[in-house]
Amino acid sequence: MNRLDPSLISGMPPFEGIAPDDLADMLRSARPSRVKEGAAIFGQDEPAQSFFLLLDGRVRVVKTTPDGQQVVMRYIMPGELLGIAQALGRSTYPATALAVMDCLVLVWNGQLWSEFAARWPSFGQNTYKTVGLRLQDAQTQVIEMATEQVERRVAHALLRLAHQSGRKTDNGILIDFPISRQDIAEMTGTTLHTVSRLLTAWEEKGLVGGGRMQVCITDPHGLLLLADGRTGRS
Amino acid sequence: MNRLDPSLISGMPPFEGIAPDDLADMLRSARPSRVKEGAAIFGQDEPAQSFFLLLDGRVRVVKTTPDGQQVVMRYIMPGELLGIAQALGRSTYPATALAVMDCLVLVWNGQLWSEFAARWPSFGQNTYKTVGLRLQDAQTQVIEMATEQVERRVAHALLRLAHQSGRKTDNGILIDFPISRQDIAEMTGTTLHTVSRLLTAWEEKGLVGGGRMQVCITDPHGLLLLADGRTGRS
DNA sequence: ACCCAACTTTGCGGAAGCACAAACAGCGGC
DNA sequence: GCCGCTGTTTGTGCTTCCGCAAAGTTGGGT
Repeated sequence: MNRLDPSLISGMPPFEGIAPDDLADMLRSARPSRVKEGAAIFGQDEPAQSFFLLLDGRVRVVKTTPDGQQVVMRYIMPGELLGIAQALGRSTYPATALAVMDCLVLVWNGQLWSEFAARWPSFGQNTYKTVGLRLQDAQTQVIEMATEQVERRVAHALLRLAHQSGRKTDNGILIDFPISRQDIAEMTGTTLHTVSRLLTAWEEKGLVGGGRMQVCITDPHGLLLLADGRTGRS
Repeated sequence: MNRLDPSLISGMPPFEGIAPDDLADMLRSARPSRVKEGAAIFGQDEPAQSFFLLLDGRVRVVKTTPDGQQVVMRYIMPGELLGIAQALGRSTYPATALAVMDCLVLVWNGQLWSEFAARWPSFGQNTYKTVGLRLQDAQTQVIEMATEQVERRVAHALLRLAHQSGRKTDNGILIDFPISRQDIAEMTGTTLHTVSRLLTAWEEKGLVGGGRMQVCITDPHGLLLLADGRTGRS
């Protein structure tokens, strides 16, 4: 049988405040799984049989509308839970989770969630706190979409990504996983064309750099000014 | 001392599955309060000292951006909790709650929330379920804002309002509380001008009727077709 | 080394909806 | 019954951003 070490997950927010022995207990019912780049961890509207912890890699959570349009709801970083539909009393996944790069996840049977929450209250509380945070995020996004125009929305999205997953380099903060203009467009409710135009314009101003499936923010402060609209119309 | 009868709240979703004696217990620590039309129940960024149950009336939950723009996040109907910031570990209210008409609310001290949740698990679960539902609502709203154009968004908003608070009349489904074009605009991320134009256009098509601070959906089915875009571009 | 697929850039026209502006009702207060 | 406030209608440019189209680029697979 596969032995997993408690130290694997001991530092991670969802498991804050849980004793190593208990962590070992939880790990005994977990199954590690590798997910290839581009593969789905779960799909929208499928029955929610499992919940997951991302150990390594990056996951994109996408919703698809009835007429086929896609919206990127969020990116998941290592240490975050995903597929916690059962925590909210749902029986199907509300979205699709795609591995943006090769990922390592832990998988638990969905029925275990309520068991875990009952046995280790802090686990339940941590989860609900994340749900609360995600609610805030979603509301922030609604407000942005309602009040800001495209340029600022894209700027905000990039800054958020940099904050979540930025790696400092000589040229600035590099967003640490492959991301296309199309992806950015789907995060901000615009088209890849508009995103492309914006990025090239910003590149000329020295705000960002980039390349294929890659974005690097060379002047975070300048971009922040743009995002918060304290910049006179070009 | 003020005696409140358990039957006041016994049918309401947040208190599902709780024994009448326990309801009486909960009510002993509640304080009823009348709120005049237009008055605030709580304000954005104020310390979250209390949570509330709406017994009667309608409440509009509004977020204001740093530059003064407002977005209507949701309308609260009787039987719903509001101001449950503490359930999510927040110390301040994330939005402002305004009485759209004269309201009657119950007020509890915020610290009681965790006590209630601990003592009556189903109360906690019910709350978290609502939080989950609100997260879904918010995500749906994000998707609408990202993918649909104004006309459909407004149509969806009206249908949602009618569903929440519609009263059947001879002329159709009347939205059962005063609401201005400005309010609808702030729900859908547009301007009151555009909303006004849309409503008059729809009135000519016989889809809606209305008046000052009032909207009535005369042809719900037609409006639904419009909302779901199964209507050839005019 | 080549080819192919996926990603990106760029141009041009057009449409949706916003900003600005001004006139018009309905309703409560005095 | 009149006044004024608040909400609504309607008109006219005009900006922003999308849709369509086509060409250019990059990297991976064989």
